[in-house]
Amino acid sequence: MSKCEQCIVREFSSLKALTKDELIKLSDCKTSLIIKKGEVIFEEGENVNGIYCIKDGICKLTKLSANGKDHIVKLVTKGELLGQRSMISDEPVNLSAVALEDMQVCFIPKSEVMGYFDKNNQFSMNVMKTICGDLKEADDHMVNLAQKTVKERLAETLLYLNDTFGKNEDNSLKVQLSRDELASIIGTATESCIRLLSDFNKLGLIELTGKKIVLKDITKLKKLAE
Amino acid sequence: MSKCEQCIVREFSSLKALTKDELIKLSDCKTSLIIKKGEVIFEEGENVNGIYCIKDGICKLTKLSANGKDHIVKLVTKGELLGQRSMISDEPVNLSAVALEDMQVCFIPKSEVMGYFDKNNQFSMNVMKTICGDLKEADDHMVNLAQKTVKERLAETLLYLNDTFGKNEDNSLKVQLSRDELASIIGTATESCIRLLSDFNKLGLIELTGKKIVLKDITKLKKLAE
DNA sequence: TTAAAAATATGATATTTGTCATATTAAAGA
DNA sequence: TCTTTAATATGACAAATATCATATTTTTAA
Repeated sequence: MSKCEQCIVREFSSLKALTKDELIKLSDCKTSLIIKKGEVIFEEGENVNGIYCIKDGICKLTKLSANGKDHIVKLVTKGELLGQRSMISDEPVNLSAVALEDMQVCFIPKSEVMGYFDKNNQFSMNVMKTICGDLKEADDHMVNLAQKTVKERLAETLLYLNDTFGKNEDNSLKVQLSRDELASIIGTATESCIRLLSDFNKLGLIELTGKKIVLKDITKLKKLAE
Repeated sequence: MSKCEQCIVREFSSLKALTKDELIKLSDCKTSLIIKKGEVIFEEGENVNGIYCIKDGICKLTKLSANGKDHIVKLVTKGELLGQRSMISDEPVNLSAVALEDMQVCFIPKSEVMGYFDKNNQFSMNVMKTICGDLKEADDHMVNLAQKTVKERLAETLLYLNDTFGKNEDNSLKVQLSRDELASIIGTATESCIRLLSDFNKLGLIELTGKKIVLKDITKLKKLAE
């Protein structure tokens, strides 16, 4: 079993505040998991008795809306923790987590994490700051959904994917989303999303090759996103 | 100057975890403020060096969107704290706070509050739980904005206002929002909001008398909100 | 009290977005 | 490989929503 003391990913999450002793103890009680693309880590409404630390891969956090469609609330990648909100609120998770690519994930039981809150103030502050960051992001996102057009939101989302997850050697966006998933990030119908991608393609803003998307004119995309 | 030990409102916020000694010290360093309807408590981008505890009244938290319109992210009322996220993240506030009616508010400087985080674990947990609650609410809100129609959002918002802030003796909603403000909660044009209110009125779902709104058929409104 | 300004209301119309139908392409399994 | 299924694409149309114009009412302030 891999050791948390040597895990580089730890440095990017709230767990960086843990002492050497805490890390050794953590190594013993954590569970390492391999999650395949498309597999569910947890489902909305489930009781998740701990948090997940993402060592590698990307997943989507979705929420089922009243009309039966999934909405993608957030994409999460290595170095981030899942299930913090649920653990702190002592409630079932309000979002589902599904792998967008093969993932390596460690599960840390609640009992272990809650101990850090009492004993390690820096850890508490780190978690708080993360959640505060999520809240600010959610506010921004909310305003965009309420005030921007679908076209603006698509442009913005493409830029976000580029900035946050980078690109492959062929310049295509690293995160591979289906048109359906992309539509459920920007909050529109799949057909509308496809149509706008076609428009962007014709305008030379992007290049579509199968599922791959290459951003060709970032300046114009930024203008479009307002 | 009023004393925090005797303030009933305290019991409804994270501050309920404070000890008697902490409360006495708090009374000395807090500032009591009277904010008139329409006045700004703080503005997006400002550095707010502490938190505000709402003793009485209601205010709106707004965010300016790229198109120049304000979006109302949240309504906040007595017993709640303002500025926690900003203080914890050590960043300027990301939202503006404007009074919707006359308010009584206490300002507590950052230096004082930050001390509680170190010394009073229950206080930390309370704050964390509050912010986690806000985050969950924001996620829900986001999905609604992305997936529901304007009509559904209006019905839902009217029910929310009724449930959260109650009604006057004449059965009209207690929070007095302009059509413009209502539109900027549900994320639509003012005219669309007015038009739908008229429709609801004609359908007998609500009753409009000037600015006053009375919910006449809550069952049907709930069905409309899905 | 009255004039001016702001808020509310409604019609006409344009634009955006969603839905349904259907074709085409790509992916998965037998 | 072939067949089946799912994903992508596009047209035609319908519905939702925004915008602009203008009337009416309410509020504000001189």
